[in-house]
Amino acid sequence: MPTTTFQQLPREKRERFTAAALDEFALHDYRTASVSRIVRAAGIAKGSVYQYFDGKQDLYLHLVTLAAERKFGFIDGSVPADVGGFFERFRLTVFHGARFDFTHPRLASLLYNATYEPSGPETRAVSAQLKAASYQYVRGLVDAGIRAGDLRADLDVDFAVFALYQLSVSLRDHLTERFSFSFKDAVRRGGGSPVPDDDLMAVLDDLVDLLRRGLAPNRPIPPPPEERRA
Amino acid sequence: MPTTTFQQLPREKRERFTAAALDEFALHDYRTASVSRIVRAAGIAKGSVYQYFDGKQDLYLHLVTLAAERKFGFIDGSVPADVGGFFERFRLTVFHGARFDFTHPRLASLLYNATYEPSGPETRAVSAQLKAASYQYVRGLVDAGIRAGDLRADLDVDFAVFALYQLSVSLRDHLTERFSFSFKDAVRRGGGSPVPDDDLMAVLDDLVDLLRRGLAPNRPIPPPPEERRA
Amino acid sequence: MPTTTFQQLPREKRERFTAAALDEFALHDYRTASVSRIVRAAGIAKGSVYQYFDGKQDLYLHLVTLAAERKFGFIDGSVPADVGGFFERFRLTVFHGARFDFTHPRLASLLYNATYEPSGPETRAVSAQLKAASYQYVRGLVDAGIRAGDLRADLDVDFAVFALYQLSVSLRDHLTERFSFSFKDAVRRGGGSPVPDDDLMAVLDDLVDLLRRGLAPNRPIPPPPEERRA
Amino acid sequence: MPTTTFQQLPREKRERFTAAALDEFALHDYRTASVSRIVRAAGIAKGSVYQYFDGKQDLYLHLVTLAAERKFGFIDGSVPADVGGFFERFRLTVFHGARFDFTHPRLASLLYNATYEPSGPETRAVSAQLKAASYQYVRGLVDAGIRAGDLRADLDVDFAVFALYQLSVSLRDHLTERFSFSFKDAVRRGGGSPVPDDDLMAVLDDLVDLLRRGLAPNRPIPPPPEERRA
DNA sequence: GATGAATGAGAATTCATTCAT
DNA sequence: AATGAATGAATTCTCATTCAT
Repeated sequence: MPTTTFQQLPREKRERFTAAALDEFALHDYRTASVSRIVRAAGIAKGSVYQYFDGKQDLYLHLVTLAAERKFGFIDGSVPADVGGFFERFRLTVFHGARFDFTHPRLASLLYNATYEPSGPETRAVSAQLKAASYQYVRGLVDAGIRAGDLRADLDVDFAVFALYQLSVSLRDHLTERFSFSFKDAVRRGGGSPVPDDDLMAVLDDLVDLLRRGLAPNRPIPPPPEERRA
Repeated sequence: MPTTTFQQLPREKRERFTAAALDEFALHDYRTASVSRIVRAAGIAKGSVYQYFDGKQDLYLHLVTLAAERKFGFIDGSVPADVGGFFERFRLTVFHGARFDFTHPRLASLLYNATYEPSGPETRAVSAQLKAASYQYVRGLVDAGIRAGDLRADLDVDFAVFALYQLSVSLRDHLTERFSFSFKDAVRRGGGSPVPDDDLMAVLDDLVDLLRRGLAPNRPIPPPPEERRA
Repeated sequence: MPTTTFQQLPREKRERFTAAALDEFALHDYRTASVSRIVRAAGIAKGSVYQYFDGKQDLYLHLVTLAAERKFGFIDGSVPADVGGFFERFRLTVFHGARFDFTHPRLASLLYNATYEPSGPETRAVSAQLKAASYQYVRGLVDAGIRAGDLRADLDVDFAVFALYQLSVSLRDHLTERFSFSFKDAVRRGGGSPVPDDDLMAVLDDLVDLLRRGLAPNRPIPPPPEERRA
Repeated sequence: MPTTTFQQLPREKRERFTAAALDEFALHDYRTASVSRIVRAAGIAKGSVYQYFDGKQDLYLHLVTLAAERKFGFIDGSVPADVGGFFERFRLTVFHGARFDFTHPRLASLLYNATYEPSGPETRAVSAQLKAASYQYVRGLVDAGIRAGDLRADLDVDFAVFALYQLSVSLRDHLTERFSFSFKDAVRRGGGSPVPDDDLMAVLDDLVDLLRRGLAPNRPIPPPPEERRA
């Protein structure tokens, strides 16, 4: 956690530092990220980092938390509270999540790195926490979806949460490839040309279609589970 | 590629070295893996590594290739050639893949690390190749599935391949959590207690159910009972 | 180039390091010189070298540049500007160069090593630059000498420059042998007993005599070129 | 010195090895030359080198000796015994030496490397021996030249020998540059396009002219035309 | 509070030489 | 006599962290 020293820093300096640190962890994984590069880019003394944070690990935790809060906040602020259906809610959540990613490539890249960070002793906690938060978020959606009858009541909730989470997260890979969008390039250039909403929504249609067919209650169709194991 | 020196090594020594190297790359990502630790564990001279391989990178490539071949070979040998339906084929593929993982935690862990390795100049090629091979495999299944009418003809194939690949790969996370199985612990202990086939199959039922509903044609519907485990 | 860190080092430490590094490169060629030995001798941490310089190569460049500047500076400061004749100017240049060598065996040895350094990728540039600077210096003298009529107008300038340069540079070998002076011993002992000026000048008389007869305009004598090939 | 094992080797194998070793030391200085590369190129076992020679150092001594004998032998065989005048003899010596170099770039490059080899404990002896042989050769010429009255009787013989030796040896640099001839390229290609005799002789004219003016007695002066190329 | 030089354990890699087969 | 795998000390270089100023 940032020290009070950091919090009391002049806004400009604090932001300059944060920007440099975000850049670094957006472009490099934890091990490869260099404290030296950060201080060089931020124009501050190396020792200062250790007056602001407990060390590299602590700084990393702060940045990941920051990025997650921003992204979740953005999504929460963008998905209208009265959108009721599970699938529509999910679609909008992922849609605004993706829009956030494209318009905030630095934060998105950082979160992506954190998600897939090889779990050494230094990063395990952060990754786990990040994943836990996301899982909890999805689980909330699923629970509500079941209650509302949008999802089959007999779903294995853990499995459903897993599938929804993984597809949402890894969707970035699919989008990246499909639209030839490079997050790292976008970071280096300080922003990229986001994918048009329509194109993005088309992919989301595929995703939601898969999930709706897969997870919604039967009407009236598909294979009754009891037949399958008969 | 291993030198002939390595290939001609006495079986025992070669395996001792390979075991130590697999251990190292199963427990650490590329950057963190240490050649020094490997030679210490294998009880050989440091210089020998460079008589066997071109360097750390080459050793890594060899190990990943080895693991991938073993896993794909195991799957190919376990899934009967005459299993025709897409979903059943997919289920068995993932099932035997997971069984392989549980019984070969070292190789599984290595492959997992390689899949999510942060893409630096040294590992990019290996990761990309690994991913490409998997994608191609899945794409083959999907193409056949569409031709056979097991999958809807109007599917966005790229999207379907993406979803199938990601869910298969990340299924490991789900299994890990659900069955409290730690691959790294299993590696450290030299083997773990695999998940019972029935429990594993139960999860696969969830997965295949999702996919079948999501990707199969609407009518005449469902998998004839005899297809399953026939 | 040295970093500002190095430039801002306390004089004593900077000189201690420089001395150790000069010693090392005076006693060993580039390949054989060891950064580890330098830090051991200077009593600093290994990492510090890389805070001061970009690496071994950069350190080497710095030292050679330093030595060359010192030597050229010394010569420039010792040869009176109003010495007009080519041969006298040349004599004094070589004389003071040799005096510099004898009184600064460490720098002299370093420059000598650099001059004859086997041209690998790391040292090629430095050696070439050093040679180019010397050649240019000599060429300047020769051009002026021709304009002043001290040298024959029909000289092959390239050849003359070559001969003057090589004899000046290799004169060190001759002096070394004639006066049983070992530069390396002098370096190891931290200074040697220089050759008396008179003895040194006697050798220079021989050199200048050879060159004067060989390169000065005919008076009235020697063999007209057209006779020779007749 | 080569062991009897080496001497008794089948001609073809012995020559294959020698060729590979010459190549290596022609293209690299002592330190950089690699025993491994030699055995790879020669297609023999590494251990064999140590049955043929005492080690790298001994092998090096053998090769330098070999090259020197070939070059001196070539010169001796090419300069007619009855060429009497000092300068003509010197000219022819250097001329045939240079021709040897251009037509035997491998041996020439090796000798050149040996001449300028940084004097570490391993190479010092070889370099010194090579230099001593050349000096002795030149000294013989000079002594005879003085006796014959071709050189001034009051010459400082040591100095004269030095000057003649250094200019002869370093002439290679001048030729290299003037004719854009790269010995290493010639070695790599297995032979180069030698410089035409006339062009070579033109440079030698400059050299001999300098020396004749510089070292010959003043009267009656010049080389009787019949001496030249008689 | 800011500074930034110092630290030093650890990384990957090299290569002449040895010696059991 | 030939082999070629094994050796291991030595190399250059990295970088998060500390602490005296």
